[in-house]
Amino acid sequence: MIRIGYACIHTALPTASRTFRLSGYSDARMLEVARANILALGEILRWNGDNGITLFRITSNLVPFGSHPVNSGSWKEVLQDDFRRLGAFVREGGMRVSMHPGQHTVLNARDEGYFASVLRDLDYHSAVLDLMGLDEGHVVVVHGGGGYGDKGESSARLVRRIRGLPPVLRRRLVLENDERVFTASDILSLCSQTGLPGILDVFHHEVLPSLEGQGAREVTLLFRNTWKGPRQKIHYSNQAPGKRTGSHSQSIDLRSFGEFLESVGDIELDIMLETKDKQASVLALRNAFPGLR
DNA sequence: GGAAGTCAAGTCTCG
DNA sequence: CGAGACTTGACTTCC
Repeated sequence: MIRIGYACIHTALPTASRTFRLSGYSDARMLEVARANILALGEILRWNGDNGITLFRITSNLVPFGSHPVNSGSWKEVLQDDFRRLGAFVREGGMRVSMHPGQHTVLNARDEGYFASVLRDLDYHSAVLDLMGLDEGHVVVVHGGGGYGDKGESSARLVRRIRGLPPVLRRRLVLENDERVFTASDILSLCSQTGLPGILDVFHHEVLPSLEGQGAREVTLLFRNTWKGPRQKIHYSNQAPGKRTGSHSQSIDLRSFGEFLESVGDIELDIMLETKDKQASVLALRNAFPGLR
């Protein structure tokens, strides 16, 4: 069975990414916006449930400045009941959610001081899912980080950093190949060195190929081996025609997705779609390929 | 109300 | 060498 889902935003519902400028920060405002975002997220998840969609990525903007030093962290206490209710809804609906820290979460950052901020960011993302009472199948997805002109050294530093993480930050962590530095092959190696599961991003893998001679099915199966417990998860998107390489398209191309499905359709997979039109692509694909959940 | 400029953080590529 | 891309636009100012 293959499940598909979408990331962060429902294009027809209020956003769960409300924020404000750092210059206007107060704890009260942070709590107010976070509460509104949680409500909006609940509405999105409800809509998902009503429409049979059980896979979703939660925006990193849920709690404004959630990992910034200016934030007291009071949201973990004050909003714990809101998070718990949200998590109960996810569990009862058989849903799977994830988070994906942004470009600033560079696990192999050279600067130790900066790495401290990376740890805060991991703590924030993990805490959201922890407060929701969700198990480690609800993952936090990160890229390998920078290459710094020496991928061997950068990889070694990444492995050291991951091994040194407190278990509470490592338990949900999964690694994903990117389109510039860490190939699918690199990620497989990093996974075997760290024990973390790996997410194959099919589009990134097309932009920055590796494992030559192996087709989509073989590569997907290689990544499958990294998933010891939770269901395997991958990312799928298409190039936006006419835009620069790596830009996500408006919607999923039925033809290319169909070909991909042709090769992996019998594998147990959760596929996160990354498109501009969000939930619309999920509905369109489920319509075009009735076997999809 | 709408357009334009700005927003916590890093790294890399393209024009 | 600055803009754009990335998990994602959203907020603020100005007219």
